Amino acid sequence: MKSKQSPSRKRPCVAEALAKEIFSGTYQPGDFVPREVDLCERFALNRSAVRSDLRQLVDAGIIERISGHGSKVREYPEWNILDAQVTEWMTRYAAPNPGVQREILAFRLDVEPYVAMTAAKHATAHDLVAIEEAFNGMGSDLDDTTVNRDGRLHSDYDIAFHVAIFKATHNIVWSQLSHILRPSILLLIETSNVSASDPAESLERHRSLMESIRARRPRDAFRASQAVLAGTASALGLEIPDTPLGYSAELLSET
Amino acid sequence: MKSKQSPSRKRPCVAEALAKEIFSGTYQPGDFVPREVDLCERFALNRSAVRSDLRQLVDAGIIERISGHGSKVREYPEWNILDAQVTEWMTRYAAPNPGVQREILAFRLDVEPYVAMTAAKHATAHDLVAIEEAFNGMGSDLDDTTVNRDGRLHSDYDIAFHVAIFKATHNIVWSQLSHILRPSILLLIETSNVSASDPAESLERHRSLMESIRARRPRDAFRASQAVLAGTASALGLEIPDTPLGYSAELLSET
DNA sequence: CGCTGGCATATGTCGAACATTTCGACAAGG
DNA sequence: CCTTGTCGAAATGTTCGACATATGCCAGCG
Repeated sequence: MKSKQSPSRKRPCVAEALAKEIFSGTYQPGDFVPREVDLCERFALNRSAVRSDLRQLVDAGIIERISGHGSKVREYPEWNILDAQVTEWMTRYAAPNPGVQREILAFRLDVEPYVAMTAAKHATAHDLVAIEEAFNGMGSDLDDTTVNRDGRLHSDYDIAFHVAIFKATHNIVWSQLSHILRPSILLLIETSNVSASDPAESLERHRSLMESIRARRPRDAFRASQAVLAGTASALGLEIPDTPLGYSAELLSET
Repeated sequence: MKSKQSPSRKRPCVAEALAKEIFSGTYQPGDFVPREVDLCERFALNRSAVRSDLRQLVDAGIIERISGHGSKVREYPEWNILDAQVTEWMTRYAAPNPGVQREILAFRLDVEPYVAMTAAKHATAHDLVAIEEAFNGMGSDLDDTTVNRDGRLHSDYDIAFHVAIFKATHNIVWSQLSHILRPSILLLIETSNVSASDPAESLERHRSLMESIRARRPRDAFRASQAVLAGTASALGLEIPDTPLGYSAELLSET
């Protein structure tokens, strides 16, 4: 017999549990999380395991360990939101503050048309397959239940669609950036109950984007991506303080 | 008396030492790094400390730990190059393969004009101070020795200049992205022995960019940033396979 | 021939002890 | 009264040794 009371579960992840509490506001920037010994007691783990998990939070820039004093939650701007694990937690446990989400959204509105453009230039047959599969998933989901059964399936396909386009750029930076955009994509989808706007219309915009990439027409892809973003954003009555459509619109019109 | 033979040095960082060997090619993707026990012996550390440091490499996506088998170096595309620590190592120990550096450079050429544009819209007085201080550092360095004494000082100011512009966007994503561009900036500066082109001319381009941001003229900042990048790139006879100047040039001309 | 069981190896976890750093309290001294 | 030095409590950092678990290999057996 082990000393652990529950031999079934693999191991409780202290990092995840703590991250959940931090993200939900139980511990805020400046606060100190419980001592290592207390965490050991809470999760029935050894200090080694606890410290190992805590290390992950340190690497993510979420907490700062002060020798002999404790572990302090760092300020939001210091969090490494470009870390895939951090954005994973973001998708699960809401954003720490809405401001971050809005900034990520603004970033998307700025760059995604470019990404679509680059994808149209570099996409291979393999990339197109991935894009098309995601698109078909979105379509079938809509066909099945007119809307979507639980929101999960459709959002998964939607995310896969956008991520596939990022990967089609064949640029490692863009590809990895797709991870951090997942919380934003998910937020948009969940907030704007897709049925709010016309689902078929949204699907048609996505199709147009896909076809532009397939036909290798960068400028069409650029505009199609703008349309997709604008459609989604307006569907939930969302407005970005400034640069509503990124710099692109301005550039296109002024010149 | 301690059990350690060298009480002077703080502690050897296994993660850093291993990263150096991995980045320099001693261990390549697919290879297995030495066992934990061997690493303990090599660095005269305990397994706990070694494992703690190894955890950092895992979080960075550089190695993958297979229980009961060993720690394997992951493929380059799986490395989390958006991690600040990874790019820090990149700047110190050259890139694992030139392809990654070129992709990062391509990314810069694509987005930096945008960043400059956004900075011109959102920069505060505080941001302008940071930009100006970096610029003055570049200038004084050139004035002092006509070129630069060791390349370190000038490159530091150059990096600070670009980073300050990223931060001036007041967008957390752009701000954090500035970290990953540091290796690229450093590479450009070091490769293109600044004296190769006209230093004064390069400085003038930077000044133009700074002034455009100060005057809050986004479109001028956009073009000034393009000029800076083009100047640096052409100075070292560097050519990017496609999209030499990003999508921007194409957009500006066609429309 | 294929499956299965055990064995070796290396990582994963555990527990206790000691070292080091930090902060705060308290007393001596200016 | 304020400053300063020292001590001690508290928490993190490090070390050691042992056991648990997962993986791969190979021999033995049906």
